[in-house]
Amino acid sequence: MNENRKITMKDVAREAGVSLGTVSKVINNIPVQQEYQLRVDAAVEKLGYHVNRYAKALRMNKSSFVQVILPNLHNPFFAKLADCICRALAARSYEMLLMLTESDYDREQAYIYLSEEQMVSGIICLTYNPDLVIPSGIPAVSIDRNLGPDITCVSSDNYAGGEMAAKKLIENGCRHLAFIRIGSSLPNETDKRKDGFVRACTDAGIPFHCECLNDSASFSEIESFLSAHIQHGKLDYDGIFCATDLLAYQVLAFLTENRIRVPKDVQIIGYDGVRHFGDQKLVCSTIVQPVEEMARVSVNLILSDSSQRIPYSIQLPVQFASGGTTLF
Amino acid sequence: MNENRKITMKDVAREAGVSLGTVSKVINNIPVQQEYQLRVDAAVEKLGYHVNRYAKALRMNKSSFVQVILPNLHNPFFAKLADCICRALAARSYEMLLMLTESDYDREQAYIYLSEEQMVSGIICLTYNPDLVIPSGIPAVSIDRNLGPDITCVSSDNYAGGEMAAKKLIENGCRHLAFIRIGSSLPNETDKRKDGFVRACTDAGIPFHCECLNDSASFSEIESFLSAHIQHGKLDYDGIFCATDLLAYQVLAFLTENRIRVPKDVQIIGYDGVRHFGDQKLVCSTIVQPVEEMARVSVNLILSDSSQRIPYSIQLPVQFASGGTTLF
DNA sequence: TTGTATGCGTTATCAG
DNA sequence: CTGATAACGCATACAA
Repeated sequence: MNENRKITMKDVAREAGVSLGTVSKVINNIPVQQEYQLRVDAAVEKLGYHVNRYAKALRMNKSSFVQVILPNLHNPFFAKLADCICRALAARSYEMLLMLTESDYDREQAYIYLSEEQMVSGIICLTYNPDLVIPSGIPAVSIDRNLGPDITCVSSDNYAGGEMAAKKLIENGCRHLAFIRIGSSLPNETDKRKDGFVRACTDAGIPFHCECLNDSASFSEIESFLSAHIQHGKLDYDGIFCATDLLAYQVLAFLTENRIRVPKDVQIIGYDGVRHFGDQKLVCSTIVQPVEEMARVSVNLILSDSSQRIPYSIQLPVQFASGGTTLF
Repeated sequence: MNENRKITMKDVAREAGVSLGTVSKVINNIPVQQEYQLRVDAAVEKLGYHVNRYAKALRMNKSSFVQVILPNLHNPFFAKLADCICRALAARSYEMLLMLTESDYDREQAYIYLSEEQMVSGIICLTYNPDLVIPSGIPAVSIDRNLGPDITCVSSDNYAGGEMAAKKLIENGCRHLAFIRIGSSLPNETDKRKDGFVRACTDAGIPFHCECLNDSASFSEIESFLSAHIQHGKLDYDGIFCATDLLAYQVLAFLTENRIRVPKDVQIIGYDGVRHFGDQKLVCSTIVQPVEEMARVSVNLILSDSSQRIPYSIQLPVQFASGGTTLF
């Protein structure tokens, strides 16, 4: 047990009666004579030595930290993403430097710039700033947003998810569909949820309406929209696809308040796969994002030492799961 | 914009025509001649210089990282805690190094040891390992668990919360109370939730039962307990205090399945203050932990440079909030 | 193979 | 008040 002083390689070298270089080799698993190996190991054990990662980072110009930039952690989707990324990193002996932006453009950019002085080994970010610039030289992955040709974008298969939702609703008997969304007005991978939905509706010849509001809108505007379509206690739509589970949750609450029965009168499908308390029941019927795999893939991309040509965009398969707001 | 090479203080010094020391002073806001100040600032701007935090950490033997150790992020209480801690740190220009343990004793200890080589400025942890040893010399705060006299324990006022829950149920007309808990068998600040509950019941002369299971137990054991107390479609208790919102959520789901109406037949109060999607409606009536303040207090303690005597234990006030599982 | 010496980018100590 | 220089702990090129 070292209590006061800082144990360095020098101390270990002295204790083991070998040179600094030899200790370094042993620490880094570079072959040395068995004899020395043992002596150094013993000294390390005895003194309780451990490497100073900052000295190492300084020397190597590279650290074991990966910067993860997310809007927040109270949104359960982001929380789960952070959770999975952290585990995936830990499995490879990397640590997560987590930064929260609340989607503020300036903060997003500031944190990215910070990454340079942090000498992080990579960046995984989920941002909204359209003009975000990422320093070249640092491996980066963006979740759900295309940041340009240098940055691989990892996302769920939003298009297929949208299609899947529409098909499921139609298959469940719905004949008047609606798509609802509140989100960034900037182009985004998640826009494809709508595209897939529209495609499936069109293909099936089912009438539909899309209600897309941008970020600044509050849910009360959705309420107005829904209210305007409630006549004689009945909603004009019998199937709603919401761009997120949060939205689905809010729509569900509003409709229930207005005595419209879900899933009897109207079926609702969300997107994300959020569960109560992270691991309990689904909040609603939903298109489940493969969060764990998205995290693993992102981490692998960041940490793949080879500068081999990495794909521009990776879309992971989604799945429908019934969570009580659809008949099946 | 620097693209390829690494800009160091030396570069800035050369550009500004001053010495290294002067640049360092300017960077660290140590007064220098106006003239030099300006020249250095200009050079910094021009070259896009930023400090290398590892070199700084190495030299200062201290970094701007704070290690945060939590079981996971899918539990919304932990997620919110991490969220608040991260913001509180960011407000003081510190970064969060987040590590997840899933309550594994060994991993908890391993991460704590890691903190030494990380030269972190502090540790905020929520752990379960009864034998956890924290290196002296690193400011540390433990959430909800007493780790010994050196480590300040920050928690909500669990005792008052327990009392509050019992009083509220009684005030709402309940006459047969139950306390339910699944948790660590090791002594823990959260045990006081029961103590306060018991005290309030005793004081009021209201009969009560405590069902306390330890970690290894699954919810099905609680189901068995509840089932055993359902007779002719009625539950023996008309008020239940659950040690966590998660438990309250599970109990609520089970009772609802068994056609016992909440809050009409039985009222339920949880503990934590978890909201759907982090910021929507409460999951249940609950004793709300002041998570934001707990985070802020923890961060302040960690970062208070003075080694002044810090209190052994800090308990922050809680509040009752109705979330639909109580009459009022 | 192993040991020695140098430099990574800072801050801090001294002379000037 | 400023400039040169020595550490901080490590990895590595080079010498032995």
